[in-house]
Amino acid sequence: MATQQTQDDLFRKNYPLFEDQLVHEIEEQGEFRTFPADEVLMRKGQYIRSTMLVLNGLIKIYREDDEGNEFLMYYLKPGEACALSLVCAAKHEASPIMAKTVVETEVMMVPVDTMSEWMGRYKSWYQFVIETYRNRFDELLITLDNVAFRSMDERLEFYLKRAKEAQGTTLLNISHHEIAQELNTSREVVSRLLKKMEQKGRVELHRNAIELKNL
Amino acid sequence: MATQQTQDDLFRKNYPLFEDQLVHEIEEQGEFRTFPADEVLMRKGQYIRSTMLVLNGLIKIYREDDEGNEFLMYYLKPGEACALSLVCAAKHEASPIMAKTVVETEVMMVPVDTMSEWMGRYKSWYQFVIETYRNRFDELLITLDNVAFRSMDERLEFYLKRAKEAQGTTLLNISHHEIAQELNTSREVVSRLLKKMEQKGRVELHRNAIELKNL
DNA sequence: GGCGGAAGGTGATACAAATCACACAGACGG
DNA sequence: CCGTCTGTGTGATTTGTATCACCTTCCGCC
Repeated sequence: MATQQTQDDLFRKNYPLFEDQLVHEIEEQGEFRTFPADEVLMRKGQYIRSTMLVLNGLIKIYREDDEGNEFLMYYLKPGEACALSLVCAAKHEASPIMAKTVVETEVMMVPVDTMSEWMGRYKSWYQFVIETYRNRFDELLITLDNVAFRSMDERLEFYLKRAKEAQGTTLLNISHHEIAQELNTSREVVSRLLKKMEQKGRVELHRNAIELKNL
Repeated sequence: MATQQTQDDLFRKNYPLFEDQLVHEIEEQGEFRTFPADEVLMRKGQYIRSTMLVLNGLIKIYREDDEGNEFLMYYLKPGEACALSLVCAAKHEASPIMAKTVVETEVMMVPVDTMSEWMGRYKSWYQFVIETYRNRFDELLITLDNVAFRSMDERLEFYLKRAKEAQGTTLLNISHHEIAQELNTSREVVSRLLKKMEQKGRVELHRNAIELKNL
């Protein structure tokens, strides 16, 4: 758990556009929390009473259907918030998504009611909300493109690139099984496609790890 | 072209929450336009300088990729606006979508700069913008679900239901070819699936028309 | 050090959908 | 009334992916 001082630093570093007064309010009203890696923060069907502002770490946002299928929509990085929690919170609807930490992650939880009040009071807050919608919308469109237009090998490649970019490393510690789930396909298909990529020299495969070469 | 009076009525009917002052400004600054059916309003790659508020008629929003594939994302009905034009306009990015009228459609074109100014001045305007993002986000998620999790027969059925709901009729004047494009599949597949649905008594097929029965 | 479980490899088969090929029917203009 | 064009129906074939079956390897743990 960060001290009061480093917490404040973290906040200002990741949300530099927020007014001082707003930062104070967030720190006052919000709840600072740390989650370990691979923790599910929110399940499909849950009701949302607060939104998370990411301070540190990395979160994956999944879409789930009723039969337990899932796939990765996008990552949430420090300085970002989940547009969906803004959507659902305001509509008092159940969450249509699942969120899971990739690594240990620090977030600030902000209650919904407080947030909507800030919309009127802080210009920087509503600009942030609008910006969040925009960025998530863009990301969602890209995800949609991939699912709609691309074949599995292209989608896998995009998946790896995005993972590399989000995690900031070319060594991904992830199993074929998990990739398969996040692309909504089967483990065998992922294994075979990765094998082909390895033969082309684009990746190197290890147990529980994939090293990206020419991507 | 509507007279000044009916234009104002149209506006207030479809956007009842806007303040009087805002309505006046929109009518002053905006450009009222009428488009015939099947007109392309915006192409992928174009830069956007204004947003459309739909007053009357119906618009389809498509996603296109570089190879000319396309698919239907959602409909825009009177009282709605395209979230994407809000996104792109603000970012000065090229449009990632294509918009086409379904029937004769009346819209109010509002310049981007004016819009962002209203964000600060009119509470009802920014609530409208936020609401627009929310609704489009929700719709996009549903579309994504269909593409990701459902098979073509389920997707076709959903497509027909949505068309019925948007157009307010059970008699759809549309060719198999067009449906195929909007689902990003081939005409033959659509024809075969429709034939099966007809055998089950769920639709009745005519030339250039599909009559929905038990949907 | 052997055992069990998770991760990964690989062939065989099944199936939905895409593609190719062609026939036919209704609309419409000359 | 004929030719052409667009829309539709349908068989045959191919392709990408999913599924099933089974095996090997690696790792931690009792």
